[in-house]
Amino acid sequence: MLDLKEYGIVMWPEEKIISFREKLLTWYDENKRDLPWRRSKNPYHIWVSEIMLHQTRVDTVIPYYERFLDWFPTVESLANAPEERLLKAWEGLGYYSRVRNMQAAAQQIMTDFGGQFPNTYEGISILKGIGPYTAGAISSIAFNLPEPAVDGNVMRVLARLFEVNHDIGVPSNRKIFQAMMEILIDPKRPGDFNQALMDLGSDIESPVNPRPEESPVKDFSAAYQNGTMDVYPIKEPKKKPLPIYLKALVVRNDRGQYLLEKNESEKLLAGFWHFPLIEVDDFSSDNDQLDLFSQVKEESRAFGPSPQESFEQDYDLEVNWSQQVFDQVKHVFSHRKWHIQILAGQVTETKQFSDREIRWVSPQEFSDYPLAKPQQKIWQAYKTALEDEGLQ
DNA sequence: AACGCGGGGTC
DNA sequence: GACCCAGCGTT
Repeated sequence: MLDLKEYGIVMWPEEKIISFREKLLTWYDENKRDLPWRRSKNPYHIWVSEIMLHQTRVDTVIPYYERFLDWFPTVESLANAPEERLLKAWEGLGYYSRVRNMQAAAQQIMTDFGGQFPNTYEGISILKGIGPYTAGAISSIAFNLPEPAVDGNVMRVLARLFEVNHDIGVPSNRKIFQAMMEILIDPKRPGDFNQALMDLGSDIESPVNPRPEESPVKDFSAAYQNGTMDVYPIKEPKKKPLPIYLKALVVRNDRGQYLLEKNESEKLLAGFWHFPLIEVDDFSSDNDQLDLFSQVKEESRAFGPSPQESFEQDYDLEVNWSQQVFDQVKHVFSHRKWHIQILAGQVTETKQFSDREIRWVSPQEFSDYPLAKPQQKIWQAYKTALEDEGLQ
C-alpha cells in the first residue's frame, strides 16, 4: 500500500471520512442528473456510456448513446457489426479507436467469457480499451464492487480537498489519487460515491470558474479553507497543436459524383473517407498574387509538381480546374491544426478505379460513408461557395 | 514517460 | 484564440 505521507498528504481520521461520505452521497441523492445510463445496471450499457464519455461531454454523448444501443442492442451485435456501421455510429465523437477497441472487447466477451460480461475487476480489466478508470467505473456502478474510478474530475476534486502538490497530468501520479480513493470510497455505495465525485468535479468543482462556496463538502476542503482554490490542481499546460497545411481536391464528374478515398492508414482518422488531400509546406507562395511571374515559376519547378499536377498524376485524370477561390477550412485536433485550401474541378470522364478504396460518390450517398469533421467542413465550404456563385 | 488520438463547450 | 475535458494504447 502506497504511503500517502511520503507525498505530503495527511489522510483524515475515520470519523471525518464517514462524515464526508454522508455529506457527499446526500448531496448526490438530491442533485444527481437523470442520465440515460443511470437508469440501467446492465454492464453493457454502463460500458458503452463510460467509453463514450472519455474526453467527451455528457450533452454530446446522450444522442450517440441512445442510437448506439438501438443499432447494437447486445454485446453480440456489437461483436458482429461491420466496420462502416461501427464508424458511422461513432462519426463526430472523435477518438475512433475507442469504438474499434470496444468491438474487439465485445469479441473477447463472446469467445473468452461465453458471451457473459465479466463481473470482476480483473476480468473487466482484460478487455481491450478498458483501463484502470473504466474498469473501476464498471465494477462499482454495474457490480457494486468497491473499486475507485479515478478520472480527471476525481483528481481535481481530491487535489483541492487535500492540497495535493503533485501534477495531475503526470501519469505516474495517478497512483496517489488511487490510494486516496481506496481509503475514501464508500464500501456500501461505491458506484454512487464515484459518480458523486465526478458530478461534483464536472460542475461545482469545474476546472474554470468553479463555485466552491456551493460545494457540499467545502468544510472538508483544505484549498477552500486556505484560499488556495486557484492553485489546485497542479497541472502543466498542454502543448499547442502542430500546424499542418493541406490542399483538398473536390472533383466532380459528368454524373455529379465526387471522388472519395478511404484512409487506409491506422493512424489519424483511420478508416474514414475523405476528399483527396495533399500536404504542402505552407500556403505562403501561392497566396501572393503579385508573384505569378518567372521567379515563382522557377521556384515551383524547383519544388516539384503543383498540387494540381500531382493529383492528376496520382489519380490518372485530366481535370478542368475551377478558378474559384474558396474559403480556407480549419480544423483543430488535440495534436494537429489543419489548414485546408480547397481546389475544385471537373472531369469529363467517369473512370472507374480498380482499387476499390477510391470511389465516385454522389452527395446523396455521402450519408453511407463515414466522414470525419474536416471533410464535412470542406463539403460545406464548397457547397456554400457554389450557392453564392449561383446567386450572381 | 511521452506521444498519438477528435471534437465541442466556454470565456 | 486559449483554455478545458467521464482515458487508453503504443512506443
